[in-house]
Amino acid sequence: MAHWIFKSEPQVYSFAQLVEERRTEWTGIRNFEARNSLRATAVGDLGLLYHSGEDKALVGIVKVTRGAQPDPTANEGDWVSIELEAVKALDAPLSLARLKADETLKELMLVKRSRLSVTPVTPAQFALILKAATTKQSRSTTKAPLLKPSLKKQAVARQSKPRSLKRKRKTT
DNA sequence: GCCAACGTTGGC
DNA sequence: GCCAACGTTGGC
Repeated sequence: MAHWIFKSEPQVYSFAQLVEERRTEWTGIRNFEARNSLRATAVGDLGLLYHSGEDKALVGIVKVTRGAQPDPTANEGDWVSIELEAVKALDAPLSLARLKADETLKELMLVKRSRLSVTPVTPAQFALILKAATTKQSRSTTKAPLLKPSLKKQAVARQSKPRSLKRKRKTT
């Protein structure tokens, strides 16, 4: 099984939103390398959602529930989208700082190429991330909500808007 | 607010 | 086809 990290600004599309919707069409990827990764995904692959910007942390586990098909939001060009499903939030978000502090995880393509919106993850890295996000140390802060209340509000307020993921990703 | 990275565009 | 200019993104 292959593993992936999908990147999104939480203000645009958050893990909380994915949990609400349960599944979503991951559209708007307009970068060849990221697109090739989308093509390489397979149904059942597990991945992670990373919140860029304010959060800068891995926040949840996702699953690929449908492979690449032509991106319905692309007017022209050879672009694809996949379907993602929320699996579960990480007990504790894994911050970029913590990723960078780890000898193995600092090698993540997410860290090295922060602008790439879809990046592969090795099995070892994936296992390490899950472990780091569920250690007892992490659990001590488990009571804290995964997302700030303000973020949740934003997510709800955003629902009336069209999925701006596309807008946001137009150039990525 | 600034800078680095990097993709895209346009002139040649 | 090259490359300078420019725009976008993400992190600090």
